[in-house]
Amino acid sequence: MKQEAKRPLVILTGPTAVGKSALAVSLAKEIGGEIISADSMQVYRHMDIGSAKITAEEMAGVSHHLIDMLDPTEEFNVVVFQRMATEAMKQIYDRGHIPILAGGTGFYIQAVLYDIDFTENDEDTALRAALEAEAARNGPAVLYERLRTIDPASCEIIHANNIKRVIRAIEFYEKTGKPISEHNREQKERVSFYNSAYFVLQDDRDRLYQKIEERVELMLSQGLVEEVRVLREMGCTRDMVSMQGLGYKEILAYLEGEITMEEAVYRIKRDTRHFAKRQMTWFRREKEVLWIDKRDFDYNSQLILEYMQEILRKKGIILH
RNA sequence: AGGGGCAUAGUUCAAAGGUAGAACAGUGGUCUCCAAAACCAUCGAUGUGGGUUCGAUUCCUACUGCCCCUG
Repeated sequence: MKQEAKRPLVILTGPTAVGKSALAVSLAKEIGGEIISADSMQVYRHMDIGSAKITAEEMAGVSHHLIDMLDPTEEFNVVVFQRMATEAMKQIYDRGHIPILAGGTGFYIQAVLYDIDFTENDEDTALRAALEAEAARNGPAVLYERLRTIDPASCEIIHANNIKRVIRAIEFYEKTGKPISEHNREQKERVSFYNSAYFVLQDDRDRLYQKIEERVELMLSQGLVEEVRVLREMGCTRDMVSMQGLGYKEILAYLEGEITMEEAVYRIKRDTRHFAKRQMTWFRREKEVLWIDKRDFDYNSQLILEYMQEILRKKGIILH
């Protein structure tokens, strides 16, 4: 079958704070894998505490990619991620190893797994800024009506208030002369050309929220405020992609005297819970995911590892 | 203990003698170039017992709980 021609790819994801990183390292050791971080914040240097970045010791000798690749002042988005991840995978295959995509950004995982085509048009920063200004001035409805004239199908899908996506749809049309709804329909047809196993780690909701709470407290005691203070002195501002990260935007608002520390902590915890919830919604929708509920394994990571390997064997991703 | 005040959704607050609103939380969802972002939808309440009234969550009353003052 063509199955043999497909390259192996292991995905390990799940909501934030569920315990992905440690499990990924254990799995990598078992199967001779290298880890590619699918995380929009850990790519940035100098952002260690707030991004819960894995430490050198925790890596335990396993190669990690896409960590500490950019300065916080640099742009990062799906397209950049896709390019960097694909490049890293090529190297990993050359070494005869198995890539393990580990991280919580479902959109990024999708971009790699299905090799979504973003390339036929480039982002147009000037146009985006102009449209954003227009929306701010005249309200979102004006942009929405404009979209209706060029791409009514997108109006069926995108809500008028979702300015970001309305702008993207208009931009796409302006750049390519084609409605984005059509492009997206084509991209949805895509079949992955990897022989993949898409693991989603899961846990009891209350327990997860509890761990988020604890993790935020830990970050604070580890010096999150100081980390953000340094970033601010380096010239990081809130409009940067890196500074939209959970923990960063709130502490920045605190340092600028906008909110109290108490409020900042409250928001970090709340928004992290919201984030975890959205992640789960995303994975539920993703097809062919293999759920791993920690409760079903009595929180025994050895059992989880054995289960994952059994699946990888069945899929022919590992031999033994 | 005496005097006063307050009891409305998980929380903070509205309103009203005739269908009890909101924000936040919670829950579900959308997502194909800002995705740790942006956006949508939805569940949910008048402390307990009497009385007045056609009708009380609202007025009266007792109880319970909380807060303040005095001692």
